[in-house]
Amino acid sequence: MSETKDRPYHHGDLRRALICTALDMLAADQNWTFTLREVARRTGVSHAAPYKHFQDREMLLRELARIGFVRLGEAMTGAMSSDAPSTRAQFTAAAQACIGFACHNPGLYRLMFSSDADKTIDPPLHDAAMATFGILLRLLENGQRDGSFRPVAISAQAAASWAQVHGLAMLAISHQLLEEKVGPAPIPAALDVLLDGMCRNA
Amino acid sequence: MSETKDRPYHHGDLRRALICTALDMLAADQNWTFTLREVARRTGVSHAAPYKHFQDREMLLRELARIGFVRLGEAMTGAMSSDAPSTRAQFTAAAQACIGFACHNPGLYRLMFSSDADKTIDPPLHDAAMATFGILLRLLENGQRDGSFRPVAISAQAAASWAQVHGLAMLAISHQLLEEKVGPAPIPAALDVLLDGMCRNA
DNA sequence: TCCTCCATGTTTACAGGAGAAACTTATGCA
DNA sequence: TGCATAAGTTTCTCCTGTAAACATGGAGGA
Repeated sequence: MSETKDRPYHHGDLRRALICTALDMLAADQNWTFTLREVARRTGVSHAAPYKHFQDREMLLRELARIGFVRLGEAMTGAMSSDAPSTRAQFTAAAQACIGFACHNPGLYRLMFSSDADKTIDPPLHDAAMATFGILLRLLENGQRDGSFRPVAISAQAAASWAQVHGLAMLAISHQLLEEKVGPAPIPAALDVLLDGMCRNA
Repeated sequence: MSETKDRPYHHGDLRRALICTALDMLAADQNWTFTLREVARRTGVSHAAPYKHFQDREMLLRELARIGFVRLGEAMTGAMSSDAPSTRAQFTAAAQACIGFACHNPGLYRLMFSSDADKTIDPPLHDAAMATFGILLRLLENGQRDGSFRPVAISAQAAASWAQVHGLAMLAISHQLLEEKVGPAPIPAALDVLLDGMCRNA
């Protein structure tokens, strides 16, 4: 136990450290069955320490989900900022960024949309989710303004594209987009089918 | 303990009884955090009895998911069989049946697509999921054959519509289709946007 | 008819986990 | 300087999953 000397009684930034450990474990086994005690153990603190920062296990999960939405938003914004030739191309880039994020962080993505990440009882989480949804909404508004998207009720296009992207992401990480069923490149193909219905020059 | 007299030592059909109890609990609190002990308790049997029928807790969950896929398939088939005027209308009916099923069985639906229902290690579950997917596929084939759907690669349309329907279902049961964001009737609206991209007479 | 096998139950046991309560440490501030 | 308090730790209780050993009773053969 030589490390007892190294570590001061107070961790300094335990909250952040716990989150990092939990994110690592989430990434490692792609689910959030990890126990709070294991998180504490790996972070090198007692099993009761986390309760000083998170009311219970679910509150930690919701914080992870919130971070997930923030990162997803960054990924989508980053993909869009690349100089795309058209709004349609920008849409495709954002959608693929979202699906890519899900594929690289399947556990986190699943958590974000699971019932363990209950947005109705966690305003910061709700806000983060809505902010990410806002990115999509603004994209559609741009598309309608510049005339590349059909002037349908924007809410219909929003629901359709959000569902499409989210559905593709979920199916992808569930390994249900098997080539035998949906062809070799289902994601761009599916997005094109949707965009044919949303864009003017179909 | 007067009931000790009533109940014979051997239950008779414990496997089915456990499944019913578990389905009830899943429906009641919309998640599958229930414990195997609680299921046994409510079924009126010792906490170790379930292990005679299910290797572990996850195997019971996968069986529930399998049943879910069967019932979902029945719901979709039932909705389609109603004399719809067109393949497009039939598609809408099946899609809404799927989303309706999800909304009426949110816990079960979530379980079906969760990582706890791992289809790669459970052939019966995998088969049930694929059979349900097959319903959609045959519908698209019909649509292309009768000329109402565009003659695009069927796998692209399959991926698009599967993702769309699944995405709408997931968002709906996550209460993320708020009127302020996606309008008053997002589901038919979103389906129409997709169908505009899939059908000939857009 | 009776006996034995075995699927299906039960009881007991154990290693963990969630979370509460009481206790300890060190730190910032009056 | 000294205390209030945030942030750790220890200890405790109740619960879970699951294994192992034991009990029961129904079906099939002597």
